[in-house]
This record gives sequence, structure tokens and C-alpha cells, in this order.
Amino acid sequence: MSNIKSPEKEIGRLLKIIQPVARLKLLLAIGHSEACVCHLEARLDYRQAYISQHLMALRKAKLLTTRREGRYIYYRLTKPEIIEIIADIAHLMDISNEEFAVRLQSEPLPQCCCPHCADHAK
Amino acid sequence: MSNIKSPEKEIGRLLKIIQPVARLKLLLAIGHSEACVCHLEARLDYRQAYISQHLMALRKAKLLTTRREGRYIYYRLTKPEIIEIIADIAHLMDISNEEFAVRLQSEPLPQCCCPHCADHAK
DNA sequence: ATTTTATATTCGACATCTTGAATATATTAT
DNA sequence: ATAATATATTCAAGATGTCGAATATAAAAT
Repeated sequence: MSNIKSPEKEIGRLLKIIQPVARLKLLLAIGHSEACVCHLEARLDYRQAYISQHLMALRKAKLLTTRREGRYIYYRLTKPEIIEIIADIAHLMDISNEEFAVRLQSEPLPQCCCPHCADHAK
Repeated sequence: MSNIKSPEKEIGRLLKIIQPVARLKLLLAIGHSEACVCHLEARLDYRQAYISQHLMALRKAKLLTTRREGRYIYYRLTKPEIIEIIADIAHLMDISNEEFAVRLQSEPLPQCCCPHCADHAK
């Protein structure tokens, strides 16, 4: 019943999926590169299970794709344009570009164990 | 406690406010012009009280402003750029420009009683 | 003054979502 | 095989939000 999906319904679905603060942080932290769970853990200071849950929700909504490399699983945005959209919203809310940019930068983290971060550490 | 509002928190707040289908429809139906409740009622086929409720929520979030003219109250977007952002999201979801544009057009409606619509009726 | 028309508000039920806690799976190293 | 590490899943509690029904307010017309 009512499978007629209106544009508004689709848009609403997306907004609902990305709305929780933790998910916005995850999306921005992944940004235009890729990140493993432990990296996001180090970056955002959330518990691992918590991060995984949200990543799963975003993945189910086709917003994220995964790539396994050994025991690490790297997450990447399916549609990186979403970052620009979130940036536009931030702009609409008078959040400065600088303040927003901080959320995006994806430098290697000493606390993170993944090869990506290890490479840069040496 | 925790009044430190992170960008993500602010963005999340906005997304939550506009996410319900009815609110998205209202925002688009108002679009770049202004509209009274009865106009939105005629346009969207929702009950009056239902529309009012959502308009109040959007207004409380400073997304709408009102102007009274006689017994009619006209609603207008505080930040019209929000339409473009919603359009971008629609685009991201592969909703065609045409399909989206339909939601925006604000022609006078015969079922609507307001002066705006009456003017054009003659 | 009373009625009519346009819009707002209150209240509650129901559904849904987020989050925490505990635990499971899967890959690599020993 | 077993241990260790990285990630995923399940379950439930609590919070929150949407929507319907009924009703209230406010301006204009009579």
C-alpha cells in the first residue's frame, strides 16, 4: 500500500537517516577519503559498538560502501556530494567555513591502529 | 549542561525539523513566494489544524515568518536558500528536476479563498 | 452583538529512534 | 588450535516525535 514514493518521502527518508549528531559526525569524518572503524573511534571518541551501529544504518541506506583490507574495513561515502550539501546547511545556519572545515580534515591519528595512520606515523 | 552547540548538533536540529513529509511539502509549496494556510490546505489536501501544527513547528525553528493581512496570515520562508538545498538533496536522490519543480510551482488555486488566488481568478 | 471564517492550541496515543549493554563474528597472529 | 584484534549484531529501555481529535482564538461581516 502506498508504494508511490513522493519526492518528499524520499528526501525525508534521507534527512532522517543522516540527522542524528553521531551520523553527521561520521559522515564528515569520513569526508572525501575513507576511514576504518578504529579511526573513527579515535577521531570521534565514541565507543566502537556505537559507531558500528550508526555505520550500519548509513550503509543500509546506501550512503556508505565498505572495502575490506585484512582485518580492517574501510568506509567510504557512496555519494560524496552529500558533504557539500551538509556544508550548505551549515552555511545556512551561520556556521563559519572554518568551524565546518575542522570536521572534515582527515589527518592520520596516532591513536588509530590502521595501516593508513601507521604509514604516516613513521 | 552541554550548551556547547557543535555544528553537527545545529545541523541535526534543522534536519529534524524539516524532515517530516508534511513539512517538506509545506516548505516547497510556500517556495519563494508566500502562502496562507487556506492556500496550503487547498494545495496539499491536509486538514487545516494539521497544517497549522506543522507551520508552528517551522516557525518556532525560525524557518518561517508571518504577515497578517485582514483575516489571512501569510507565511514566507525566512531563508529561501533552503529550497535550493532541498533541491540538491532531491538531485542527489535521482529525483528529476521536472518532478521536483512541480512541487514548487505556486499558481493560484480556485479552491483557495485568499485574495491572492481571487485576484487571479477573475 | 453575534455569526462566520481563518487560524492556532492542547492533549494524548501510538509509533519510532536512539542509545547502552552485552555478546557474537571474522580475520590475523601465535 | 587458541588468543587477540577489529567489527557487527541483538535486545530492550527510555525518550521523542508525529498525528488525530477536539477545541480555542481572532478578525471580519452581518
